[in-house]
Amino acid sequence: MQDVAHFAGVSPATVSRCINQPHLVREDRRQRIEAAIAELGYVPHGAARALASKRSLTIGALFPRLDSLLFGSFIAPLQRLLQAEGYTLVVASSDYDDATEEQQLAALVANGIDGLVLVGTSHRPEVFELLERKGIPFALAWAWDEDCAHPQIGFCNATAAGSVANYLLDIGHRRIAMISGPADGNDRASARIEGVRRALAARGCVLRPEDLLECPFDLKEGGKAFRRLMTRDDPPGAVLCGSDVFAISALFEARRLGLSVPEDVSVTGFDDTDMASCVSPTLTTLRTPRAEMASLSAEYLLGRLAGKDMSSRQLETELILRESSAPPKART
Amino acid sequence: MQDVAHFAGVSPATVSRCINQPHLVREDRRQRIEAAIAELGYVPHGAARALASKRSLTIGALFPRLDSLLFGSFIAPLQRLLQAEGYTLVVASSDYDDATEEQQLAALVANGIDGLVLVGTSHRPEVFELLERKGIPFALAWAWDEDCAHPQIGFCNATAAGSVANYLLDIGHRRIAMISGPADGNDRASARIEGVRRALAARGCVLRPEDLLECPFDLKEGGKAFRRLMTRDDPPGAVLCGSDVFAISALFEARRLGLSVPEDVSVTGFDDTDMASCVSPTLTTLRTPRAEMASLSAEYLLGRLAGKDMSSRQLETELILRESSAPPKART
DNA sequence: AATCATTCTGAAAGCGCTTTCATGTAAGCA
DNA sequence: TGCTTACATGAAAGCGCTTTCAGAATGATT
Repeated sequence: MQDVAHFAGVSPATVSRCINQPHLVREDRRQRIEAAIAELGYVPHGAARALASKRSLTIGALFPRLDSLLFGSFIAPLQRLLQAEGYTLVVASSDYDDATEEQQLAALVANGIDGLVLVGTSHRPEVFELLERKGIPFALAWAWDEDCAHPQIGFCNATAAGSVANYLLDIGHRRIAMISGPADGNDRASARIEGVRRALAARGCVLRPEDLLECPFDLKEGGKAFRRLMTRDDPPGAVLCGSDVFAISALFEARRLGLSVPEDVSVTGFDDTDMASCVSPTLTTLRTPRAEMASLSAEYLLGRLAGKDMSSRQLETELILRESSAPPKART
Repeated sequence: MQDVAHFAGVSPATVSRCINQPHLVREDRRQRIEAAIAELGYVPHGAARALASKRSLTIGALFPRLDSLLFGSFIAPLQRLLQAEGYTLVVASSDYDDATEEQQLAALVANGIDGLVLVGTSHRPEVFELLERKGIPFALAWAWDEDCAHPQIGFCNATAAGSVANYLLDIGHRRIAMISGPADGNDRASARIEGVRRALAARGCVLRPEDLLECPFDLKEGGKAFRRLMTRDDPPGAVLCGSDVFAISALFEARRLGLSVPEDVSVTGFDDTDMASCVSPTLTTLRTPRAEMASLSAEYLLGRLAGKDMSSRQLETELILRESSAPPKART
């Protein structure tokens, strides 16, 4: 910056202003400075800026995992939006582990994030304490829980999953099984299970314990779970999956088992990932508003950083009917 | 840090040493300081550290896209390895656009990365200039080009794609079509095409212009391309896909077209993503060593940052034979 | 032309840490 | 015991920038 200032014949202070608040710098000087920056290939030193200004222009996103199909449809638009406002997005993952999450958060805070997107409502109290102590605004995406006092940008997982269950009930299914992600410590997964359970109960059905399989978010595991469900003496007529990943692997496994979907068994997904409309049969699934969550999360954080009061946002989900679900076969 | 120092009854210098080079601090004090850090919930200020030490403990990864199936299998292990050494990984994406890449690189450099992973060999000269001027070590992953003077951690895309073509030729195919990603400005895609072309030529076959389709890396587009190939009067007997994404969408599209794979047409993928072994039929594909590239890239950068001389690494790929390929049907 | 309001600019302090450097203190040896 | 050597510590200088603050330049108004 010294170099640039010297080259342009101004003081470092003016160069700084030219970069951060160009309207405060007279037109002719601004041009000289910009030319100098281009000429010298000057790239500002982010750490020094952050130290001096107490803003890093960096937003963090702390996700359970980075390698899921959901990543792109949330992170990519989030990144795009933040970048347009001059912010950089830094992502980290907790691997569905509380201790890792806390540690990664510390790393993010140490790196000086100005704001943070977390997923879901269940986090260690230390997480919220640190964020509040440091005055870092944050939003909980993917979640909507009336009892949660923190800002949320999401949808009600219980209602959403319940709506899938209701649909299956509506078309005549009574025996519905569910493949869920590990519910322990995962508020989204457990809310979805709860939503299904309640929807079934409201119609006089139950989610039998042996019909609820929890397995890691993994194609292989999803396939195995589906196989376990369908190779029993008394297989369910519909399998409601807590994630498109499970549903897709179920479709493949069904093919291997010689089962037709939806004739022999209905399969539904959750999220409406790109794959859902591409597989054959196409997948009945519940669309979660990921791009919208990304844009509202960005809006929320940028608003907070601009000093505005911002509020939580509840979003709607949509049931997408496709080929993988149908009324049950008539009893033989 | 002042607080911590005061609380522990030592100087800030000692606290700093305790964090960065604990062996220089006497045992009893170290414990007092660590207790103080825990008690006060102190999180070091990364920007200040970076400014003072000229190291940010941050490594950047600049990828064409973040939402691909490949993301997890490279980025996740890379992140894990770097984190184990105290480094944070920052990812950015160029959207397959040179200008965006340059801009994202500037942002990464401004944010103070200590090292960088890029993908492929073809980048604007400004990219390399900036990195060299700033003395930032970098590695080009996914690439192996004898003519490229920059450090590479990858495999030969031409050879790899050629080996798929050779396999198809070996089992009797003569008419091989290819679905590739956009080759323009993408050295991996164009090398793969070239590899296939050469392999065919070596056996007296040609890749007909109308049999080479370039389309965006997208499930929908891949399906369309496959449909276009197969609904012609004279469809190919094998479709060699430049990415598992294309191959998977081809499998689905085949099903919609009423074609059986591999009986009516062989389909091969590229990368061996998780999906490849999960789809039905399972996918014959070329395994790219993503985890290994991640670990060698980390090793390379950490070595360079430790002042060591490091060299490029060429990795092997492996052809994975599965159900989606078979000898061509006898001519009717 | 003189005054005042307004717009711009530069000097300088300091953001929170690391890292020399000089000093002090303990251990090792004759 | 006196000397050297190794180790441990604190004071203080800065890392490259932003931002106050005071003052200079410009423009508007009488």
